[in-house]
Amino acid sequence: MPSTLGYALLGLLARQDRTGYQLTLALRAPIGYFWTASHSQVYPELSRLEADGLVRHRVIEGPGPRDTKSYRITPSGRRALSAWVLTPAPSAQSRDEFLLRVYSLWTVDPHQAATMVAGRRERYRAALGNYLDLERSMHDEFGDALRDPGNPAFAAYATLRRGISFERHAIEWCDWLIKTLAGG
Amino acid sequence: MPSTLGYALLGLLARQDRTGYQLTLALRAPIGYFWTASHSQVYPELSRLEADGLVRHRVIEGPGPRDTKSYRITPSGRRALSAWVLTPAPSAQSRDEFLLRVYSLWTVDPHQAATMVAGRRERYRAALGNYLDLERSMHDEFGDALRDPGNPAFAAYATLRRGISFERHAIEWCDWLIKTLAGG
DNA sequence: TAGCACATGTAACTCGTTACATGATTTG
DNA sequence: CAAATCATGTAACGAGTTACATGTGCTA
Repeated sequence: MPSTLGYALLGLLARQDRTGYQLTLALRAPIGYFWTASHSQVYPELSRLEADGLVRHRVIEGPGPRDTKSYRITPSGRRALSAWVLTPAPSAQSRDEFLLRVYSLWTVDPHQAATMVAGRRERYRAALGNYLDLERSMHDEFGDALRDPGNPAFAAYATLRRGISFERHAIEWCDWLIKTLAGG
Repeated sequence: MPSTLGYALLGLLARQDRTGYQLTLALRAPIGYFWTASHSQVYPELSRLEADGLVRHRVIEGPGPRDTKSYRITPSGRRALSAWVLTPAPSAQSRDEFLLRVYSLWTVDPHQAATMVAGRRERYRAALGNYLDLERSMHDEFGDALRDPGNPAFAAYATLRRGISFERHAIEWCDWLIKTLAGG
């Protein structure tokens, strides 16, 4: 049974073949919006998936010190992925260092607190802008396919919509907090 | 320099003295809504905080195999907490196993997918109900103090409002997703 | 009387990050 | 010519979870 990271990799390989390096890049964006991993985790996990018969690779001779390996999901891997998708996810124990700071915000000067929150708001705003750009390009590229439940683009679009909603309402909440800190 | 968990504990002790056990309970709720830890982490971390002079304890003789220790934050601990609050939080790398499943939702039957999403929606709805109850009781208990930036209840209320918004919009998104999966 | 709440601690293990290591090709 | 990108791997470390361990008092 693969780890969560294993299923993340299978989810990428179900769309197209990729090298470990390409998987690592995908784990920054778009997967990185809801699951992260560094390359040092990816290579051992690919070995484990291959040992379990869920992926296999073919070697492409490369110029560097090691060969490039292109990974492909097997029918068995595809079945394991679909079965996992329908299992209930453990309740996401959120770990938000920013909210932890907010919990102790009463211990600092309200004006400095407002400045700190405004900094965070800007981060949310930048992420939202990024997501909205992505949404526009997805609409242009895929059109009606975004409403087809069997299309990979639909699933990616669904996660994107969740991200857009998240950032938008985080910004609204920051605005409320800044206003309240200012006494009104 | 304390770990993030250390600051979570300081944030609780800045409000009132607590034992390791009481801190563990608080790390389920309300801190657990944005930061979790088990008791096996709490006790070593308290030792570290004490070694750094940020908390100290007094022993209350108890009936069990070990004494009960009541921890109090020191002036130095309080300063460390306030300084940390104003430092920028690292961008919350969200880890949401549910969204990871959604990314591969195109590989399964849309009807089964909708059932899975509906199950998740119910979880969000239950959490929202819980938060709304909490909001009502905070309004009853604290009233206008919830608008006073220097009051600990204000900071707790701010995090609660973020939680309420999060669950509410997660539900809205589930409704959109279920509708889209049904072809509508 | 069995189980739960109270109360604290250690040990083993897993997961994840950062740093170490190597080396060709492309770009500024 | 220096830095970034491509490309793969290991090692050391830290953070976090689960299991082990102990023992009292209360309640169903």
